[in-house]
Amino acid sequence: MVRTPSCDKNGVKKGTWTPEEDKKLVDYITRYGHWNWRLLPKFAGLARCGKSCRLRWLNYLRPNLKRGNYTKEEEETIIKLHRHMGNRWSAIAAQMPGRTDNEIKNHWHTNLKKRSQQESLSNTPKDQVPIEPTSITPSQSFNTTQDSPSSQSSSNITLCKTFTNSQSLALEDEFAFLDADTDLVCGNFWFEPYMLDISYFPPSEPEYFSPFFDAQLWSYDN
DNA sequence: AATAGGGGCAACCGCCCAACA
DNA sequence: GTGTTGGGCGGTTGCCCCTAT
Repeated sequence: MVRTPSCDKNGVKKGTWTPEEDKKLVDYITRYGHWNWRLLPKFAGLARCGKSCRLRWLNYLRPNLKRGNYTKEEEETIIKLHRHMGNRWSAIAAQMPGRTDNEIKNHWHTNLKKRSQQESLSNTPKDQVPIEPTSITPSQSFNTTQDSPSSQSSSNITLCKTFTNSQSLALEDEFAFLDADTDLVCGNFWFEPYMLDISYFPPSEPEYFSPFFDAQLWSYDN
């Protein structure tokens, strides 16, 4: 797929990444780490916004990513996790090493959504109204915008109540641990979707920090 | 052989939150 | 307490490919 390259009014390039851009980004992060996404493209010699660099790195360039077809097991896992979590793709991705939230989200919308709906319909008795898999999600237990899932302090309690009291939720399979271990649910599992990525943090050698100090000078100059 | 339409997926957009000054 | 900034996330868009007609 080749998306037509374009630039916005600030000269920031948009569209498909070229192999040259990928190489620049990989080379830079491998050497210096992603110490600041906003400034990184300037130092890496890329005419991209920081968000674009971050997305490209996280979804396609970072190591240990699985590419290609999903296994049957992976698809089953996605369906089950989605049944419990709803559209919390980052949390789902955190349970699937090597897969990214964007990739899982795409795969869901293109393949698994229909399948999941068909399965739920086929499993529904005739006199029962089918329930859309995403109709009950953890996020919907929050009352206001400040109670979004990532608003940890107040919403953890609500979320925990939702799950510890939700005996009606089907937790019959290997995901029963979600219900059994409330510390897990209230702690790292739900609200720390990504493990801390320190694999590309710059080593504590002075030379590797030079971009950081350069960045400070740069920001003072601008 | 031509082409219309849907599928697949990379990338962007906009919002939210936490950290910090 | 308030404003700013960077990072993270889910939703959506847009373009190419494939297939049916």
